Amino acid sequence: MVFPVLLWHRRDLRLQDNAALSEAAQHSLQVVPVFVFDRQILERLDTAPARVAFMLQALQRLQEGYRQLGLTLVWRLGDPGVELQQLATELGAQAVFWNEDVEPFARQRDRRVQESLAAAGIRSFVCQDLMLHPAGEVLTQTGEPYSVFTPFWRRWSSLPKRDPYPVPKGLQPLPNLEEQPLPSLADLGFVCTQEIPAAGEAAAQQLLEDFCGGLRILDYERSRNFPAEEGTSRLSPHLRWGTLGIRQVWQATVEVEAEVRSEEAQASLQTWRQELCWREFYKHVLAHWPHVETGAYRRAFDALAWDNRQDWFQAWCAGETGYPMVDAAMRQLNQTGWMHNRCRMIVASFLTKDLLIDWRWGERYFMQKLVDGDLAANNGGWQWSAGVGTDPKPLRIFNPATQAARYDPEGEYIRRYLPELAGLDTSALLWVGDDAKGAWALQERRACGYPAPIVDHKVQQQEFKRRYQAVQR
DNA sequence: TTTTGAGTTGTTCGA
DNA sequence: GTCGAACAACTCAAA
Repeated sequence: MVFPVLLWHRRDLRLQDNAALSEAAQHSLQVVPVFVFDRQILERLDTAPARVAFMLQALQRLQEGYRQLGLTLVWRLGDPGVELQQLATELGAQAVFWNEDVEPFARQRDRRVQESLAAAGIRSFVCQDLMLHPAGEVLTQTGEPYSVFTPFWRRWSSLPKRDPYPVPKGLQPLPNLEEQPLPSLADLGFVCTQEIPAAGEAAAQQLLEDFCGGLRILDYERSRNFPAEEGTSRLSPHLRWGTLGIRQVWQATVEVEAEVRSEEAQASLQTWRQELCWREFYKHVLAHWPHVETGAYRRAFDALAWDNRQDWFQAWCAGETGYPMVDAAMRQLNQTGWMHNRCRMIVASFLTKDLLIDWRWGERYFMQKLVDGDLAANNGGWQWSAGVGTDPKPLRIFNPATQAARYDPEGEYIRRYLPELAGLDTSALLWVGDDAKGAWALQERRACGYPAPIVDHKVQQQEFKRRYQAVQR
Protein backbone atom coordinates (compact mmCIF):
# COMPACT_ATOMS: atom_id res chain seq x y z
CA MET A 1 0.00 0.00 0.00
CA VAL A 2 1.41 3.37 -1.05
CA PHE A 3 0.42 6.45 0.90
CA PRO A 4 0.76 9.84 -0.74
CA VAL A 5 2.80 12.61 0.86
CA LEU A 6 2.35 16.34 0.41
CA LEU A 7 5.14 18.65 -0.66
CA TRP A 8 4.34 22.18 0.51
CA HIS A 9 6.05 24.71 -1.78
CA ARG A 10 6.73 28.19 -0.42
CA ARG A 11 9.89 29.91 -1.57
CA ASP A 12 11.31 26.93 -3.45
CA LEU A 13 9.37 27.07 -6.73
CA ARG A 14 11.43 24.52 -8.63
CA LEU A 15 11.94 20.82 -9.30
CA GLN A 16 15.72 20.70 -9.58
CA ASP A 17 17.96 20.78 -6.52
CA ASN A 18 15.03 20.80 -4.11
CA ALA A 19 15.73 19.19 -0.72
CA ALA A 20 12.11 18.70 0.35
CA LEU A 21 11.14 17.22 -3.01
CA SER A 22 14.01 14.73 -2.84
CA GLU A 23 13.27 13.76 0.73
CA ALA A 24 9.54 13.47 0.10
CA ALA A 25 10.22 11.16 -2.83
CA GLN A 26 12.38 8.94 -0.63
CA HIS A 27 9.43 8.58 1.71
CA SER A 28 6.84 7.90 -0.97
CA LEU A 29 6.89 8.18 -4.74
CA GLN A 30 3.33 9.42 -4.62
CA VAL A 31 4.19 13.09 -4.03
CA VAL A 32 1.45 15.71 -4.23
CA PRO A 33 2.91 19.21 -4.65
CA VAL A 34 0.83 22.00 -3.13
CA PHE A 35 0.99 25.76 -2.86
CA VAL A 36 -1.12 27.83 -0.49
CA PHE A 37 -1.83 31.48 -1.22
CA ASP A 38 -1.68 32.82 2.31
CA ARG A 39 -4.28 35.57 2.84
CA GLN A 40 -2.24 37.02 5.68
CA ILE A 41 0.76 37.55 3.42
CA LEU A 42 -1.26 38.85 0.47
CA GLU A 43 -2.90 41.45 2.70
CA ARG A 44 0.31 42.73 4.24
CA LEU A 45 1.18 46.35 3.45
CA ASP A 46 4.69 45.51 2.31
CA THR A 47 3.69 42.90 -0.26
CA ALA A 48 4.82 44.12 -3.68
CA PRO A 49 2.58 43.52 -6.73
CA ALA A 50 5.80 42.86 -8.67
CA ARG A 51 6.80 40.13 -6.28
CA VAL A 52 3.40 38.47 -6.43
CA ALA A 53 3.47 38.69 -10.24
CA PHE A 54 6.89 37.05 -10.37
CA MET A 55 5.76 34.37 -7.94
CA LEU A 56 2.64 33.65 -10.00
CA GLN A 57 4.64 33.27 -13.17
CA ALA A 58 7.06 30.97 -11.36
CA LEU A 59 4.11 28.91 -10.16
CA GLN A 60 2.82 28.63 -13.70
CA ARG A 61 6.20 27.34 -14.84
CA LEU A 62 6.25 24.96 -11.89
CA GLN A 63 2.79 23.66 -12.74
CA GLU A 64 3.95 23.00 -16.30
CA GLY A 65 7.04 21.25 -14.99
CA TYR A 66 4.98 18.95 -12.81
CA ARG A 67 2.57 18.32 -15.68
CA GLN A 68 5.47 17.04 -17.77
CA LEU A 69 6.24 14.57 -15.00
CA GLY A 70 2.61 13.52 -14.98
CA LEU A 71 1.95 15.22 -11.64
CA THR A 72 -0.53 17.87 -10.65
CA LEU A 73 0.33 20.99 -8.67
CA VAL A 74 -2.54 21.63 -6.27
CA TRP A 75 -3.22 25.10 -4.89
CA ARG A 76 -5.42 26.55 -2.18
CA LEU A 77 -6.22 30.03 -0.94
CA GLY A 78 -6.48 30.61 2.78
CA ASP A 79 -4.72 29.67 5.99
CA PRO A 80 -1.96 27.09 5.40
CA GLY A 81 -2.63 25.27 8.67
CA VAL A 82 -6.27 24.72 7.79
CA GLU A 83 -5.76 24.05 4.09
CA LEU A 84 -2.89 21.58 4.45
CA GLN A 85 -4.63 19.60 7.13
CA GLN A 86 -7.79 19.41 5.05
CA LEU A 87 -6.00 18.42 1.88
CA ALA A 88 -3.86 15.81 3.61
CA THR A 89 -6.91 14.28 5.20
CA GLU A 90 -8.83 14.37 1.93
CA LEU A 91 -6.05 12.59 0.03
CA GLY A 92 -5.08 10.21 2.80
CA ALA A 93 -1.59 11.71 3.03
CA GLN A 94 0.37 10.76 6.14
CA ALA A 95 3.13 13.29 5.91
CA VAL A 96 3.87 16.81 4.71
CA PHE A 97 7.35 17.93 3.60
CA TRP A 98 8.61 21.47 3.31
CA ASN A 99 11.80 23.53 3.28
CA GLU A 100 12.63 25.59 6.35
CA ASP A 101 12.49 29.37 6.32
CA VAL A 102 14.17 31.81 8.75
CA GLU A 103 11.67 34.67 8.87
CA PRO A 104 9.94 35.11 12.22
CA PHE A 105 6.50 35.11 10.60
CA ALA A 106 7.27 31.93 8.66
CA ARG A 107 8.73 30.17 11.68
CA GLN A 108 5.67 30.91 13.75
CA ARG A 109 3.33 29.89 10.95
CA ASP A 110 5.22 26.65 10.41
CA ARG A 111 4.97 25.79 14.10
CA ARG A 112 1.21 26.29 13.92
CA VAL A 113 0.96 24.17 10.78
CA GLN A 114 3.01 21.44 12.40
CA GLU A 115 0.71 21.42 15.43
CA SER A 116 -2.41 21.41 13.33
CA LEU A 117 -1.08 18.50 11.27
CA ALA A 118 0.06 16.59 14.34
CA ALA A 119 -3.42 16.96 15.82
CA ALA A 120 -4.74 15.13 12.77
CA GLY A 121 -2.08 12.44 13.05
CA ILE A 122 -0.04 13.74 10.12
CA ARG A 123 3.74 14.00 10.33
CA SER A 124 5.78 17.02 9.23
CA PHE A 125 9.27 16.87 7.77
CA VAL A 126 11.21 20.13 7.69
CA CYS A 127 14.14 20.13 5.25
CA GLN A 128 17.25 22.30 4.82
CA ASP A 129 17.24 23.85 1.38
CA LEU A 130 17.44 27.63 1.63
CA MET A 131 21.13 27.98 2.41
CA LEU A 132 24.37 26.13 1.85
CA HIS A 133 24.83 26.24 5.63
CA PRO A 134 21.77 26.66 7.83
CA ALA A 135 21.80 28.82 10.97
CA GLY A 136 23.59 26.93 13.71
CA GLU A 137 26.10 25.38 11.35
CA VAL A 138 28.38 28.41 11.17
CA LEU A 139 29.53 29.32 14.69
CA THR A 140 32.58 30.82 16.39
CA GLN A 141 34.96 28.68 18.43
CA THR A 142 32.91 29.38 21.52
CA GLY A 143 29.74 28.25 19.78
CA GLU A 144 28.35 31.75 19.36
CA PRO A 145 26.82 33.08 16.13
CA TYR A 146 28.98 35.50 14.16
CA SER A 147 27.98 39.12 14.04
CA VAL A 148 30.82 40.27 11.80
CA PHE A 149 30.87 39.26 8.17
CA THR A 150 34.55 38.52 7.50
CA PRO A 151 35.07 35.86 10.18
CA PHE A 152 31.70 34.42 9.17
CA TRP A 153 32.89 34.27 5.56
CA ARG A 154 36.16 32.57 6.52
CA ARG A 155 34.33 29.87 8.43
CA TRP A 156 31.49 29.55 5.91
CA SER A 157 33.79 29.18 2.93
CA SER A 158 35.93 26.56 4.67
CA LEU A 159 32.96 24.22 5.21
CA PRO A 160 32.30 21.51 2.61
CA LYS A 161 29.36 22.23 0.30
CA ARG A 162 26.88 19.56 -0.63
CA ASP A 163 25.99 18.59 -4.20
CA PRO A 164 22.70 19.63 -5.82
CA TYR A 165 19.74 17.32 -5.31
CA PRO A 166 18.67 15.50 -8.48
CA VAL A 167 15.03 15.57 -9.63
CA PRO A 168 13.56 12.37 -8.21
CA LYS A 169 12.78 9.62 -10.71
CA GLY A 170 9.65 7.49 -10.88
CA LEU A 171 7.25 9.89 -9.19
CA GLN A 172 3.71 8.59 -9.33
CA PRO A 173 0.62 10.68 -9.90
CA LEU A 174 -2.33 10.46 -7.60
CA PRO A 175 -5.35 9.36 -9.65
CA ASN A 176 -8.38 11.64 -9.89
CA LEU A 177 -6.42 14.80 -9.10
CA GLU A 178 -7.48 17.48 -11.54
CA GLU A 179 -5.32 20.46 -12.38
CA GLN A 180 -6.85 23.78 -11.33
CA PRO A 181 -5.82 26.80 -13.39
CA LEU A 182 -3.87 29.19 -11.18
CA PRO A 183 -5.50 32.46 -10.14
CA SER A 184 -4.57 35.59 -12.04
CA LEU A 185 -2.83 38.55 -10.48
CA ALA A 186 -6.13 40.43 -10.54
CA ASP A 187 -7.86 37.49 -8.80
CA LEU A 188 -5.41 38.00 -5.96
CA GLY A 189 -6.20 41.72 -5.87
CA PHE A 190 -3.01 43.11 -7.40
CA VAL A 191 -2.11 45.31 -10.33
CA CYS A 192 1.52 45.31 -11.45
CA THR A 193 2.73 48.20 -13.58
CA GLN A 194 6.42 47.28 -13.39
CA GLU A 195 8.31 45.54 -16.20
CA ILE A 196 9.42 42.48 -14.25
CA PRO A 197 11.90 39.84 -15.46
CA ALA A 198 10.91 36.36 -16.64
CA ALA A 199 10.29 33.90 -13.81
CA GLY A 200 10.61 30.12 -13.68
CA GLU A 201 13.39 27.55 -13.59
CA ALA A 202 14.31 27.79 -17.26
CA ALA A 203 14.83 31.55 -17.04
CA ALA A 204 16.95 31.10 -13.91
CA GLN A 205 19.12 28.42 -15.53
CA GLN A 206 19.65 30.71 -18.48
CA LEU A 207 20.80 33.59 -16.27
CA LEU A 208 23.15 31.33 -14.35
CA GLU A 209 24.60 30.06 -17.62
CA ASP A 210 24.92 33.59 -19.00
CA PHE A 211 26.76 34.76 -15.93
CA CYS A 212 28.94 31.80 -14.95
CA GLY A 213 29.25 30.08 -18.31
CA GLY A 214 30.30 33.26 -20.08
CA LEU A 215 33.01 35.63 -18.99
CA ARG A 216 30.88 38.04 -16.98
CA ILE A 217 31.67 36.51 -13.61
CA LEU A 218 35.39 36.91 -14.34
CA ASP A 219 35.00 40.68 -14.61
CA TYR A 220 32.58 40.96 -11.70
CA GLU A 221 35.01 42.68 -9.34
CA ARG A 222 35.11 45.70 -11.65
CA SER A 223 31.84 45.67 -13.54
CA ARG A 224 29.56 45.23 -10.51
CA ASN A 225 30.31 48.81 -9.55
CA PHE A 226 28.86 50.36 -12.67
CA PRO A 227 25.05 50.37 -12.71
CA ALA A 228 24.91 51.22 -16.41
CA GLU A 229 26.64 47.91 -17.19
CA GLU A 230 25.10 44.45 -17.00
CA GLY A 231 27.77 43.48 -14.48
CA THR A 232 25.66 41.55 -11.97
CA SER A 233 24.03 38.16 -12.33
CA ARG A 234 20.42 39.35 -11.88
CA LEU A 235 19.74 36.13 -10.03
CA SER A 236 18.28 37.81 -6.93
CA PRO A 237 14.57 37.26 -7.74
CA HIS A 238 15.30 33.62 -8.48
CA LEU A 239 17.16 33.13 -5.23
CA ARG A 240 14.33 34.94 -3.45
CA TRP A 241 11.69 32.61 -4.88
CA GLY A 242 13.81 29.49 -5.13
CA THR A 243 13.41 29.11 -8.87
CA LEU A 244 17.10 28.27 -8.59
CA GLY A 245 18.74 26.04 -5.97
CA ILE A 246 21.69 27.45 -4.04
CA ARG A 247 23.74 24.24 -4.33
CA GLN A 248 23.46 24.44 -8.08
CA VAL A 249 24.69 28.04 -7.99
CA TRP A 250 27.66 26.99 -5.88
CA GLN A 251 28.43 24.14 -8.27
CA ALA A 252 28.47 26.62 -11.14
CA THR A 253 31.15 28.64 -9.32
CA VAL A 254 33.19 25.46 -8.75
CA GLU A 255 33.09 24.78 -12.49
CA VAL A 256 34.28 28.32 -13.18
CA GLU A 257 37.08 27.93 -10.65
CA ALA A 258 38.54 25.02 -12.59
CA GLU A 259 39.04 27.26 -15.60
CA VAL A 260 40.20 30.47 -13.95
CA ARG A 261 43.71 31.52 -14.93
CA SER A 262 44.37 35.12 -13.93
CA GLU A 263 44.47 36.53 -10.43
CA GLU A 264 41.83 39.14 -11.26
CA ALA A 265 39.45 36.46 -12.43
CA GLN A 266 40.09 34.51 -9.24
CA ALA A 267 39.33 37.64 -7.20
CA SER A 268 36.12 38.21 -9.14
CA LEU A 269 34.97 34.67 -8.50
CA GLN A 270 35.64 35.00 -4.78
CA THR A 271 33.90 38.35 -4.61
CA TRP A 272 30.82 36.89 -6.20
CA ARG A 273 30.91 33.93 -3.83
CA GLN A 274 31.05 36.47 -1.01
CA GLU A 275 27.74 37.83 -2.23
CA LEU A 276 26.25 34.37 -1.86
CA CYS A 277 27.73 34.34 1.63
CA TRP A 278 26.20 37.75 2.44
CA ARG A 279 22.83 36.34 1.55
CA GLU A 280 23.32 33.62 4.15
CA PHE A 281 24.97 35.91 6.70
CA TYR A 282 21.89 38.10 6.95
CA LYS A 283 19.64 35.06 7.17
CA HIS A 284 21.76 33.87 10.09
CA VAL A 285 21.54 37.31 11.70
CA LEU A 286 17.75 37.26 11.41
CA ALA A 287 17.54 33.70 12.72
CA HIS A 288 19.76 34.41 15.75
CA TRP A 289 18.57 37.94 16.53
CA PRO A 290 14.96 38.20 15.36
CA HIS A 291 14.59 41.63 17.00
CA VAL A 292 16.28 43.11 13.90
CA GLU A 293 12.98 42.66 12.07
CA THR A 294 11.53 45.63 13.94
CA GLY A 295 14.51 47.52 15.36
CA ALA A 296 18.23 48.16 15.15
CA TYR A 297 20.64 45.27 15.73
CA ARG A 298 22.41 47.66 18.11
CA ARG A 299 19.42 48.56 20.21
CA ALA A 300 20.87 51.89 21.36
CA PHE A 301 20.35 53.20 17.84
CA ASP A 302 16.59 52.85 18.15
CA ALA A 303 16.95 56.18 19.95
CA LEU A 304 18.33 57.96 16.85
CA ALA A 305 16.30 61.12 16.24
CA TRP A 306 14.77 61.15 12.76
CA ASP A 307 12.95 64.04 11.11
CA ASN A 308 10.67 61.81 9.01
CA ARG A 309 9.41 64.60 6.80
CA GLN A 310 6.55 63.29 4.65
CA ASP A 311 7.24 65.62 1.72
CA TRP A 312 10.88 64.60 1.54
CA PHE A 313 9.93 60.95 1.76
CA GLN A 314 7.48 61.37 -1.12
CA ALA A 315 10.17 63.05 -3.21
CA TRP A 316 12.59 60.22 -2.49
CA CYS A 317 10.00 57.56 -3.41
CA ALA A 318 9.12 59.30 -6.67
CA GLY A 319 12.73 60.01 -7.67
CA GLU A 320 12.36 63.76 -7.41
CA THR A 321 15.01 64.77 -4.90
CA GLY A 322 17.06 66.83 -7.36
CA TYR A 323 20.05 64.48 -6.97
CA PRO A 324 20.25 62.75 -10.39
CA MET A 325 21.95 59.55 -9.22
CA VAL A 326 19.42 59.06 -6.41
CA ASP A 327 16.47 59.83 -8.66
CA ALA A 328 17.63 57.60 -11.51
CA ALA A 329 17.98 54.73 -9.06
CA MET A 330 14.52 55.25 -7.54
CA ARG A 331 12.99 55.37 -10.98
CA GLN A 332 14.73 52.14 -11.92
CA LEU A 333 13.13 50.58 -8.84
CA ASN A 334 9.71 52.00 -9.62
CA GLN A 335 9.83 50.96 -13.26
CA THR A 336 11.44 47.54 -13.06
CA GLY A 337 11.07 46.25 -9.51
CA TRP A 338 14.83 45.92 -9.27
CA MET A 339 17.69 48.26 -8.41
CA HIS A 340 21.42 47.84 -8.87
CA ASN A 341 23.10 47.12 -5.55
CA ARG A 342 25.41 50.11 -5.60
CA CYS A 343 22.37 52.29 -6.12
CA ARG A 344 20.57 50.61 -3.24
CA MET A 345 23.41 51.80 -1.02
CA ILE A 346 23.37 55.28 -2.48
CA VAL A 347 19.62 55.84 -2.04
CA ALA A 348 19.63 54.24 1.41
CA SER A 349 22.47 56.45 2.56
CA PHE A 350 20.63 59.43 1.11
CA LEU A 351 17.31 58.66 2.80
CA THR A 352 18.87 58.17 6.22
CA LYS A 353 21.85 60.54 6.25
CA ASP A 354 20.63 63.35 3.99
CA LEU A 355 16.87 63.31 4.49
CA LEU A 356 17.13 62.12 8.11
CA ILE A 357 14.32 59.64 7.60
CA ASP A 358 14.03 56.41 9.58
CA TRP A 359 15.68 53.50 7.72
CA ARG A 360 12.54 51.44 8.32
CA TRP A 361 10.55 53.75 6.03
CA GLY A 362 12.97 52.99 3.24
CA GLU A 363 13.03 49.31 4.10
CA ARG A 364 9.23 49.16 3.80
CA TYR A 365 9.18 51.06 0.51
CA PHE A 366 11.76 48.69 -0.96
CA MET A 367 9.60 45.74 0.09
CA GLN A 368 6.63 47.34 -1.63
CA LYS A 369 8.51 47.56 -4.93
CA LEU A 370 11.25 44.92 -5.13
CA VAL A 371 10.72 41.75 -7.11
CA ASP A 372 13.58 40.20 -5.09
CA GLY A 373 12.43 41.76 -1.78
CA ASP A 374 13.56 39.50 1.04
CA LEU A 375 13.22 40.36 4.72
CA ALA A 376 16.69 39.25 5.81
CA ALA A 377 18.66 40.75 2.92
CA ASN A 378 16.66 43.97 2.74
CA ASN A 379 16.72 44.52 6.49
CA GLY A 380 20.43 43.75 6.69
CA GLY A 381 21.20 46.12 3.86
CA TRP A 382 19.18 48.95 5.35
CA GLN A 383 20.66 48.53 8.81
CA TRP A 384 24.13 48.52 7.30
CA SER A 385 23.35 51.68 5.34
CA ALA A 386 21.89 53.45 8.36
CA GLY A 387 24.91 52.45 10.46
CA VAL A 388 22.81 50.65 13.08
CA GLY A 389 23.50 47.06 12.04
CA THR A 390 26.02 44.36 12.79
CA ASP A 391 29.17 46.19 11.73
CA PRO A 392 28.82 49.95 11.84
CA LYS A 393 32.44 50.78 12.68
CA PRO A 394 33.26 53.20 9.91
CA LEU A 395 30.34 55.57 9.61
CA ARG A 396 30.14 55.72 5.84
CA ILE A 397 28.20 58.60 4.40
CA PHE A 398 27.87 58.34 0.64
CA ASN A 399 28.19 61.56 -1.30
CA PRO A 400 25.68 61.14 -4.14
CA ALA A 401 27.70 63.40 -6.45
CA THR A 402 31.00 61.63 -5.78
CA GLN A 403 29.31 58.27 -6.29
CA ALA A 404 27.78 59.38 -9.59
CA ALA A 405 31.08 60.75 -10.87
CA ARG A 406 32.93 57.60 -9.91
CA TYR A 407 30.44 54.93 -10.95
CA ASP A 408 28.45 56.57 -13.74
CA PRO A 409 31.17 58.78 -15.24
CA GLU A 410 29.43 59.14 -18.61
CA GLY A 411 25.99 59.67 -17.06
CA GLU A 412 24.69 56.68 -18.99
CA TYR A 413 22.67 55.25 -16.12
CA ILE A 414 21.28 58.66 -15.19
CA ARG A 415 20.18 59.33 -18.77
CA ARG A 416 18.51 55.94 -19.04
CA TYR A 417 16.20 56.54 -16.10
CA LEU A 418 15.90 60.32 -16.22
CA PRO A 419 14.97 60.81 -19.89
CA GLU A 420 14.15 64.48 -19.23
CA LEU A 421 17.89 65.02 -18.70
CA ALA A 422 19.07 62.79 -21.55
CA GLY A 423 19.97 65.71 -23.80
CA LEU A 424 22.24 67.43 -21.29
CA ASP A 425 26.01 67.52 -21.18
CA THR A 426 27.51 64.93 -18.82
CA SER A 427 28.96 67.65 -16.62
CA ALA A 428 25.46 69.13 -16.20
CA LEU A 429 24.31 65.73 -14.92
CA LEU A 430 27.16 65.20 -12.51
CA TRP A 431 28.07 68.60 -11.14
CA VAL A 432 26.78 69.58 -7.73
CA GLY A 433 27.96 72.35 -5.46
CA ASP A 434 27.82 76.00 -4.67
CA ASP A 435 30.51 77.13 -7.13
CA ALA A 436 29.82 78.69 -10.53
CA LYS A 437 29.93 75.37 -12.33
CA GLY A 438 27.45 73.86 -9.89
CA ALA A 439 25.08 76.79 -10.37
CA TRP A 440 25.33 76.36 -14.15
CA ALA A 441 24.56 72.64 -13.89
CA LEU A 442 21.48 73.31 -11.75
CA GLN A 443 20.30 75.94 -14.21
CA GLU A 444 20.63 73.47 -17.10
CA ARG A 445 18.64 70.83 -15.24
CA ARG A 446 15.95 73.27 -14.18
CA ALA A 447 15.46 74.23 -17.81
CA CYS A 448 14.51 70.58 -18.44
CA GLY A 449 11.87 70.68 -15.72
CA TYR A 450 14.05 68.79 -13.26
CA PRO A 451 13.80 69.81 -9.58
CA ALA A 452 16.48 71.64 -7.60
CA PRO A 453 18.12 69.58 -4.81
CA ILE A 454 15.70 69.38 -1.88
CA VAL A 455 18.51 69.34 0.67
CA ASP A 456 22.15 70.40 0.99
CA HIS A 457 24.29 67.30 1.38
CA LYS A 458 26.98 69.09 3.38
CA VAL A 459 24.55 70.50 5.92
CA GLN A 460 22.49 67.34 6.31
CA GLN A 461 25.37 64.93 6.75
CA GLN A 462 26.81 67.15 9.47
CA GLU A 463 23.49 67.02 11.25
CA PHE A 464 23.31 63.26 10.90
CA LYS A 465 26.81 62.84 12.33
CA ARG A 466 25.85 64.98 15.28
CA ARG A 467 22.78 62.89 16.06
CA TYR A 468 24.61 59.62 15.48
CA GLN A 469 27.37 60.58 17.87
CA ALA A 470 24.80 61.72 20.43
CA VAL A 471 23.46 58.15 20.51
CA GLN A 472 26.92 56.58 20.72
CA ARG A 473 27.63 58.38 23.96
C1' DT B 1 41.78 36.80 31.16
C1' DT B 2 43.93 39.93 28.37
C1' DT B 3 45.61 41.44 24.23
C1' DT B 4 45.79 42.05 19.46
C1' DG B 5 44.36 42.69 14.81
C1' DA B 6 40.95 43.89 11.86
C1' DG B 7 36.52 45.44 10.03
C1' DT B 8 31.97 45.09 2.12
C1' DT B 9 31.06 48.56 -0.90
C1' DG B 10 33.56 56.12 1.97
C1' DT B 11 35.24 60.90 1.59
C1' DT B 12 38.39 64.44 1.29
C1' DC B 13 42.75 66.43 1.00
C1' DG B 14 47.16 67.12 -0.67
C1' DA B 15 51.27 65.40 -2.94
C1' DG C 1 43.97 61.95 -12.84
C1' DT C 2 45.90 58.97 -9.22
C1' DC C 3 47.40 57.56 -4.88
C1' DG C 4 47.97 57.27 0.10
C1' DA C 5 46.84 59.02 4.45
C1' DA C 6 43.78 60.86 7.81
C1' DC C 7 39.41 60.63 9.40
C1' DA C 8 37.85 58.77 14.64
C1' DA C 9 38.43 55.58 17.83
C1' DC C 10 34.26 50.98 18.64
C1' DT C 11 33.64 46.07 18.94
C1' DC C 12 34.28 41.48 17.66
C1' DA C 13 36.83 37.08 17.21
C1' DA C 14 40.71 34.62 17.96
C1' DA C 15 45.29 34.07 19.70
